[in-house]
Amino acid sequence: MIKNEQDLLALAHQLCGLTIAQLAERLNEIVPDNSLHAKGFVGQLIERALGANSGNLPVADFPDLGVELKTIPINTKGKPRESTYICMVPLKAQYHIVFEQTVVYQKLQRILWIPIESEPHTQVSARRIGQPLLWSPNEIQFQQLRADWQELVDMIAMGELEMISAQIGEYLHIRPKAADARSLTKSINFLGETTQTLPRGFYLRSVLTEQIINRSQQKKN
DNA sequence: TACTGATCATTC
DNA sequence: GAATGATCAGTA
Repeated sequence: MIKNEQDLLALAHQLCGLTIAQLAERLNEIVPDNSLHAKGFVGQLIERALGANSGNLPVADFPDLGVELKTIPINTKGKPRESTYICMVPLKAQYHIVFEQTVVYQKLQRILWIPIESEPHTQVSARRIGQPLLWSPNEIQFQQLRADWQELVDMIAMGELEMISAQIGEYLHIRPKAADARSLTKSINFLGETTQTLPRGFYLRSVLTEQIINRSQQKKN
């Protein structure tokens, strides 16, 4: 059982350098051959290895520590290959929402990043676990994240959800998060009426996650 | 080739 | 359906 951040980070360090095949073998898991059908597999494997057990509840992976676990695919140059999903976007417009009381804020407070070294379409089993990194947003990052969040939430509150594209937001943006483009969830339209729309998620852009990952590399020198 | 919209697996 | 874990892949 993990008691504090130091224990968690130490455990994560023990995974560093392992391939997914090696970690899966330790945990008696079968690695999917096809990466198309393996989305989420690596993240769930790392969760098991580190003892995260908050399931699919909208809370941090380690509730007692307030730490969120994120694997992030990085290429050979150390650049993130994908954006990072954070949580669902509340689509029932509420006025006077406070950033500090939101799920997205809670998840962004403290993140244990586990880089996964891989190129597009490399065998899942061959992907390698990198140096873990505990991160909290610095002042500049925090202000920008809050500004992005405020802009997006304001649009939703104004009933402008359908005008939100993934291009809005410097660090944090909104994209579809669903089984497919036909998925529907309740939302509030511009007249304040309840309607149905595509579920959306908050994602971190790689321009931010690259900063985060590279800062840790600088510390090592 | 990076980005944005779409999609895949699993659990409850 | 709604949340988690994400990556895929067409196009700008």
